[in-house]
Amino acid sequence: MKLYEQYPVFLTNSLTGKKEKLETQIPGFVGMYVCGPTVYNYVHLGNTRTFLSFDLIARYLRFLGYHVRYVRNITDVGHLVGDVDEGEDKIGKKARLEQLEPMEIVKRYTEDFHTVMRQFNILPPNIEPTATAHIIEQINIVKKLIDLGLAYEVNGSVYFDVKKYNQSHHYGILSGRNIEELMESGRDLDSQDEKREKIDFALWKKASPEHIMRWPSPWGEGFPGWHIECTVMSTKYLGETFDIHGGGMDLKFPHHECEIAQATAANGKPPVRYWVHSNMLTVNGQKMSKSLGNSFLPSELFSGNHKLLEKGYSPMTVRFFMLQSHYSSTLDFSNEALNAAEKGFKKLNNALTLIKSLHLQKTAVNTETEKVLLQQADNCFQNMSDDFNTAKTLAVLFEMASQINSWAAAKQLNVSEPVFEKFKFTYVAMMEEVLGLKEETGGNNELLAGTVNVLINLRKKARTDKNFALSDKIRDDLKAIGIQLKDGKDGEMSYEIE
RNA sequence: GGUUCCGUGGCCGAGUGGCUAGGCUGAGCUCUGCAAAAGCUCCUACAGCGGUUCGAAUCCGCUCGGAACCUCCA
Repeated sequence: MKLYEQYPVFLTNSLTGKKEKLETQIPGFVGMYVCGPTVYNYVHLGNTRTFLSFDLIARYLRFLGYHVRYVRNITDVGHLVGDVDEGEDKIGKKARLEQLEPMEIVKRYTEDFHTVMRQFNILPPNIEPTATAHIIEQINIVKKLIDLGLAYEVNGSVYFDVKKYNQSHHYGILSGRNIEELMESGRDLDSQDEKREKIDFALWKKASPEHIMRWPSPWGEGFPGWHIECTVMSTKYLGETFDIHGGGMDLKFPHHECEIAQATAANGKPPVRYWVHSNMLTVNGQKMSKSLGNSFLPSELFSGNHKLLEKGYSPMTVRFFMLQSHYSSTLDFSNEALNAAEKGFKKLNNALTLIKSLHLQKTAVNTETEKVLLQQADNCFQNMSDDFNTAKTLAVLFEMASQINSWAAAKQLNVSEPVFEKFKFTYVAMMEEVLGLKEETGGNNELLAGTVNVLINLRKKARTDKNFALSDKIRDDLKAIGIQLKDGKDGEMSYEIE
């Protein structure tokens, strides 16, 4: 029996608003697509949270035994800056500002993105396609939509006919809108021009003379519209209908709504079985975003070099911090919360280090304890399978950490070997493989360890001689440079680098 | 204005009808030469007002407060 059969996954489907059992199209296989970053700038912490959320989902599904194909794109064609403005594109704009080739911009920020992903221990997707590598496919689907009569060309640009699509389908199915309201609301656009209705969206845009990124097409030189790349790349690698489509909450409308419309129109069936949206990271209750000026970069967070930060925090501390809340809830950022997370993570991290090296003497087996431990191990899976509830899982891991500490203190094992092994396996696997919380050793190396051991031995001698002034000085001085000595019961000492 | 979501103890944050969330902080105890770490114990909340129910933080209604989306955004 596979783990995914033993612990079937339930996830909240944004399409229905309900928690549903994951029934994949092909048993044992999961196709998942997540909207990746637009690489026209450094990714900030808010962006990172989304990728972390889906990293977790991919990790857990794989852990359960699913064969996961995880596709996360890189948007290297700028989305349109305004709605129907001059056809300006973010990447092109930045490129002109900096006097660079667009692809130079793309490369720089793609590399930054990958670096950040690595720092947070976010695993790479199986396929990371770029929009610019799929121009032909995008043109083809636009052609197809025109042939189907659901798109129209005006002056070298092509738009999707939402009103027409809505006659046979529901545009707004995902975000709970109807097109009458959409057509009434919203601001009146200054250059309301070529589109038949303002809710129509661009599939292909004609490139203005100064527009740098451009490709030839049946409609002249231009570039793909905002939403079409995701439809093309997801269906190319995962099929016309695939299991999970993820992305940030802010992409639900219009981006994902448009994806559904395009794909459904082109292929005659809905593209996605389960839509999953991760919520925003907030600062003082407000969405972290570049335009609000309340965002910060991962590097600033690590170094503490930012006006909103009191100090720096390690990548795993930040990862832990984010895992303490559910992906579907907003998470508010604060120094206080980060400090709490730092301590909490340290506790779990210490237990992780400990359990890997525990040597315990067997004593009488306590069957009650065994029951509790097996229940804890089981709960980890139950919680994760319940819409990837990392917060609840962490709560169990804290209980498990207490158990580990107790064992270490007693040096005795009061459960049977198989129970211990299962417990240990679950704790280590949940921490490292599922939650991706890597052990942080704090710049440990052999030379340092040897040096500290010399000092530890000197201090042992001092303590035996009751020379507490000296032993305290050794401890205090080491503490001052960030090494905390801990005295064990039987005269042994350990240390921890802070 | 429209659509949707949220409001939990000092702080963060789980929780979808009855059972201790958990972390951080604070207090006490144990261990310790003193610390640190660890263990144990305590601080028992659910915006307000109504309603449904034997029973609601959890369901319904209203009020107040906050947020996201409706325009590029993870």
